[in-house]
Order: sequence, then C-alpha cells, then structure tokens
Amino acid sequence: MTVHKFASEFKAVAMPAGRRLGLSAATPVQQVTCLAAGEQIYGQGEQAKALYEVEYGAVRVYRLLADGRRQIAAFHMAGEVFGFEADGTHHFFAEAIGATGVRVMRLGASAEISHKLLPLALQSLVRTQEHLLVLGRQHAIERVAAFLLDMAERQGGLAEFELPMSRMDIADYLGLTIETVSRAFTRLKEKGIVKLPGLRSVHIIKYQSLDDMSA
Amino acid sequence: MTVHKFASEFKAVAMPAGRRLGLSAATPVQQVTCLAAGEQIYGQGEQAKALYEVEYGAVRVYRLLADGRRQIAAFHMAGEVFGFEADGTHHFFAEAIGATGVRVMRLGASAEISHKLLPLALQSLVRTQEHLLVLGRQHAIERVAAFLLDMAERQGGLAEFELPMSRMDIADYLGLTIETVSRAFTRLKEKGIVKLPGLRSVHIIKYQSLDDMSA
DNA sequence: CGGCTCCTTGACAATCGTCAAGCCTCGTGG
DNA sequence: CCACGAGGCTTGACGATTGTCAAGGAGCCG
Repeated sequence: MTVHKFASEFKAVAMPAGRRLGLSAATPVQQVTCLAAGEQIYGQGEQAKALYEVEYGAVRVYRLLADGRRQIAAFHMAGEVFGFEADGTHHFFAEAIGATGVRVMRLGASAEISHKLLPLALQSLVRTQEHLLVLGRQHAIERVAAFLLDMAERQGGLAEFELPMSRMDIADYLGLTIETVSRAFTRLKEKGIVKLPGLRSVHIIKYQSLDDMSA
Repeated sequence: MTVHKFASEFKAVAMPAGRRLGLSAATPVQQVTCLAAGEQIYGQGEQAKALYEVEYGAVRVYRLLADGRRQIAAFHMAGEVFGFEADGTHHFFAEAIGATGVRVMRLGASAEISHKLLPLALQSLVRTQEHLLVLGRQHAIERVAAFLLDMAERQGGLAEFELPMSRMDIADYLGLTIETVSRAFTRLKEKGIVKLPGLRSVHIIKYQSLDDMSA
C-alpha cells in the first residue's frame, strides 16, 4: 500500500484574541473561523475543547496508521457538527478540505446542553455505522455508488453537484485506492448511470440504478 | 459471496406485564431479561423504545444487505450499553449470541437523563470509528489481531479468555469470510503469537507482536 | 505557454473469496 | 458410557477483485 505524507503541522486557528474569553458561560461561546484548504482543525492526541459546526466548505476527519495508511472516518458538510470525543482527547485529525468556515463552540459546563448534543452525537453514530456496512461488505463499485448517493443527498438532493474532495480523499474514505475509485467512476460513466462533466462535478442520470447498486 | 439466512423471527421479550407501565417516570424503568442463544432483542425498522445494558453474555448488532451479506457493527459485552438510535427507529438487528442477560432501560423523558447517556453514546461512537479504521485499512491478519486484543481487553485484560462468538460472527464483524478468519487464526498460532486450546478459547502468548500487527 | 498536480488507464501481482472436502467438537440418544 | 450425527472449523486449490507499479493525459495556475 502506497504511503503518503500529509501536512501535519498544526496551524493555530486564527481567532481574534479578545473574543476567546468567557469560556464557561451557560451559553457556549460561538466563534466562526475561516480555514484554507488543508488547514488542521484539531489533531490526534490533542485535548478536545470544543465542538465544530461547518458553515461552508467541507471537513475530513481521519486517522493514520503507523505506516501512513489513512482512513477518513467522515466528511462533514455545511450544517453538520463534529468533534465529539469520549474522554476529552481527540483520537482523530480534522482538516478543512477546501476553503471552509467553521463555527467553534467551546463547551463550558457541557452537562447543561447535553440534551442538545445527544441527537447530534447519535446522528454521527448512525452515519458511522452505515459507513461500517459499506466498508465491511460492499465491493468497490457499490462503495462508490453509496458515496455518490450520500453526497447528492447531503448537498440538497439535486442530481447535479460538485464534490468538494479529491479522489484520494474518496479512496481513503471508502477504504480503496485512487485507481480503484477512478475505475469505478469510469464504469458508472460507461454504464450511463452518471455523467462527469468535470473532475469534481457529478451528474446522476439513473438514480435508481445507483440506489440498486449501493443496497 | 455466500448468502446465509438468519433466524429473523421476532421473539417477544418475556417480561411481566404489570411492570411495563409507568414509562415516563423520571427514573427509567429497569428490567432484566434473560435471552437464549440467537434470540432477537430488536429488529431493523422497529421503534426504539429502550436502551439495553448487558448483564452477562454477549450481544451482536448487525445489518443485512438485500442479498444476505451481513455486517456486524458491534459486539457488546457485560457492562456495555447499546440500542442508541437517532430517529427513534432501529436501523440494526440486535441478538443474544449465547445465553445473555440484558437490562432493559425504558426511556421516558429522555432529555432529563441525556447527560448520563451522552458519554455512553460517545463511547459507542469512538468504538465504531476505531472499527472503521480496521475495516477500511487493515489486512485480514491485522483485523484478527486487533479483534483479539479488543476482546482480551474487554474481558478483563487477561491473556487467556473465551470468545463468546462463532467464527462466522467474527468474520461478519471483520468484513471477512470464515475461511479467511480461520487462516488468520492458524497463522497467528503457527507464529507462536497465540495458542488456541479450544475452538473458542484464546491464549495470547506474544502480546507485543499482536499489538504491533494491529497498529 | 510551461510546469505542476490530479486523474485515468493498462499490465501484473497479491490478497481474499469461492468451492469443495475432510476433521473436530459437542450434544444427543441408544 | 459409547456411538452417532450435525454443525462448526480447518485446509487446499483455484479464481476474482483489488492493490501496485508505471506511464500518459487533462486541467489549472503562474
């Protein structure tokens, strides 16, 4: 398996200094931060001090094995909340994929708002469990089909949309290589199930066929 | 891929009728239920009315694809809580693996105790994310190594322990076939990393080697 | 226009799945 | 208590999907 190196320098999140205080207020402090492509939001081993809501753009959450293999556990799109951790420590890396805006929600007394967080955490859990099924029991083309359906749904349900991430991100999300992902795209195109007007743009032609493949 | 059929008849959980009322009390109603091997706890599509804590034995939580492929999302051992759902509907099946005792916790006004549930839900999330890494980026022998370490840890950290589940359960948990799981066990045995005194008993000899393989 | 990165395609190799046979273990019943 | 039978486990041979290596093409930015 090819080993890649990823930008792992932690770039401190630019944030006006004067507004980072008052951390333990009953209402969590909310602070929007703008990130460039590849900028890290948090890293494995860091203390988890906040939750994050994507304002625009997209985020990848991943882990690395010692030899450089990478698994992206989740992509997060506009409106989604991520950064949940069980023991106060991040076990994953989170990075902006492209230019991305993130609302940082610092948690003071988290117990007070846990009834708001539980549904969000559960949604993450369900998504991750669905993803497990894909990684454990689906073939390459089925994984890509499921991925495209998921992306279409999370971008408003339109048949035509842009992928925010590269083929390598998709590969590391689906547990495949970029070559296999590329071949799956080509096969879906050849079958007339999708059109690929640009490298990152997808047009779903036969929604039903995609759905049949992924299930 | 071989297609299996699984006992999917729903056997109602035996429970004294008189104690199923008072669902919305501030303290959740707790009720221990004993299940035989293979008995279903809940099924996909059912309404989620409770959480479950394993008293003894073990539980498998899984999903089926249309063609019968099965992915076990999680095993739950004594002390663990499962049954979290995001939208009030179960998206998975849960079954007792062997003879198993389960504490049923009916949730009334869940908001009141969500601060107790959030950490449990987050633990499930972290476990599931770890599992993702295994399924997405590890080879068969690495998956089995990681599985054995996980089982050892969750049974008290002893070097010698019993597996509650069959090879097929392990295969469906790790996204492999029973043959591949069996071969991985054999290779670990040949390398002197583990001993297998019985079909379901494991003795870890070289803990460090297992750890190196799984990471 | 040049250079770069990302993507695609092809040939080949490796891991894993499939099919098949045989063994072991355990539970049942004589 | 032993024999038998059924299910689960192991092993082998072979094939298929996917990974690896390599080269070439397309799009993008300076």
